[in-house]
Amino acid sequence: MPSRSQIPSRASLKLRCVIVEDQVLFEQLLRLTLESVGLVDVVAVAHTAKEGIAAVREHLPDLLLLDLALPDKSGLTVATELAKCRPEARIIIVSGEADTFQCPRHLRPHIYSVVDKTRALGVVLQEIAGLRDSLRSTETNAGAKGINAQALSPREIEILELIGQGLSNKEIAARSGISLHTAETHRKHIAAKLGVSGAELISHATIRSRTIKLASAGE
Amino acid sequence: MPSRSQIPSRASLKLRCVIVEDQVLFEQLLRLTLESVGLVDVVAVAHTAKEGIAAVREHLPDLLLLDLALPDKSGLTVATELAKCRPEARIIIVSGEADTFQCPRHLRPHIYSVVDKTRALGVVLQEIAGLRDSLRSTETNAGAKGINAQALSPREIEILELIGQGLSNKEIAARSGISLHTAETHRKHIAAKLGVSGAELISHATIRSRTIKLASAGE
DNA sequence: GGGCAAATACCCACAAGTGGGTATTTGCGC
DNA sequence: GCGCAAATACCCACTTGTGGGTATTTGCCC
Repeated sequence: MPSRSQIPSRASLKLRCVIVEDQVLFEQLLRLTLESVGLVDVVAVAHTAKEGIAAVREHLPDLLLLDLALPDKSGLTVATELAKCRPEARIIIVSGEADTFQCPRHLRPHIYSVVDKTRALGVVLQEIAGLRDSLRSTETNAGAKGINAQALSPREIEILELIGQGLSNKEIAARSGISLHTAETHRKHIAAKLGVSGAELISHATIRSRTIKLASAGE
Repeated sequence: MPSRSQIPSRASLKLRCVIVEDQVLFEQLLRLTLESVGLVDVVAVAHTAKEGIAAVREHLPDLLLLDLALPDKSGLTVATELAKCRPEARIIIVSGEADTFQCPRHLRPHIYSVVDKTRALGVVLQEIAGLRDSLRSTETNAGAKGINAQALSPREIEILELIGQGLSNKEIAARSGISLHTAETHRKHIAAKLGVSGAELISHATIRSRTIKLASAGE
């Protein structure tokens, strides 16, 4: 699917993200989950500071997810590089020793937040969502109101939740106290807004609801 | 659908699994991914050795995924406990310092494998799949041939892959050079074998194909 | 060479979702 | 109070998947 990369960074719903993390297993799990949930597009991963700097230079991501403890140099070198070549990007540090982390002054403005690995997934998801929203709002004032094609209404989110549980329109109608017709309409609207079609909608919803459930349970 | 929980441990396709890992974020990511892929049922998680021992005692899992570096005591204490109260269970150690790990002799028989966190996800999935198969084969000789209701044939795995890409039966038929009828039949068989129904099948397949793709790419 | 699972193909009736509409009511903001 | 988005509801024709079958061919194991 090369179509994804056509979308310019700002207009896209997803943040273009680079992950720098020496533990491959952790990196892959994080990547799978973040991409499944649809918050980010992981455009590159790196397992050393050196690779990380190269990746940042090449991809100029919106977001850098950064582990500090890397085998060659400190993760801060990667952060510094991103600050240099794409200063408007933001960094979320995901580290095993986040508690003792002292942020150098010159990086302060570029660091969006610091998350310890002992924190729950929900925290990470929230930070990323928060960052996305803040980037969106500062950059979208030109494009204005047309872009909200993607934002689901509260009711639609409820319905999406039920879809994710594998319920049919009929069951959703019963569960929500609405008519079958309304359930169908909601489903159509949601599919349209998310830019996916029917079958894919179910997968989206399933993954979303699973992840959200686990993530929000642990807060 | 409460039918899932009725299935007893041995006959089930999934290993009952306890995860002991102090980094909550890692634990949650691992859990999400393993459950999504359908290899295991995570029956409990623990973030300290103390919790881990309690969890093992209470749930007597088939599989223990264990990190060695825990904040209170070594993960080996949890391993020892499982060896005591469910000796036929197996342990996979998932650790940041697996390379320097020396396994005490008395635990040898209970440790199925040791995976470093710098290894790829694919390695972990393979180890678990391998363990599942070996447990299955030693325990299923009584039940004999009827049980293979769950094993997908090679062709069915191919089809499942396509389903995971969101293709309709018609598209699958075209892609695989078979008739629409055959595609439908395969889909029915797969759904039956996996014990899920239609809609859920798509989610299963999507998650599976995504994870497998990433996992097998990095080997 | 008999048995068996896998892969193929077909049939039918029914259920469900798709994609295209239209329409009403409610509530918020300017 | 006008405009607008959200939520509700309905219609229709069409496609797709579901669940129940049956049947043939191939190839492997004993």
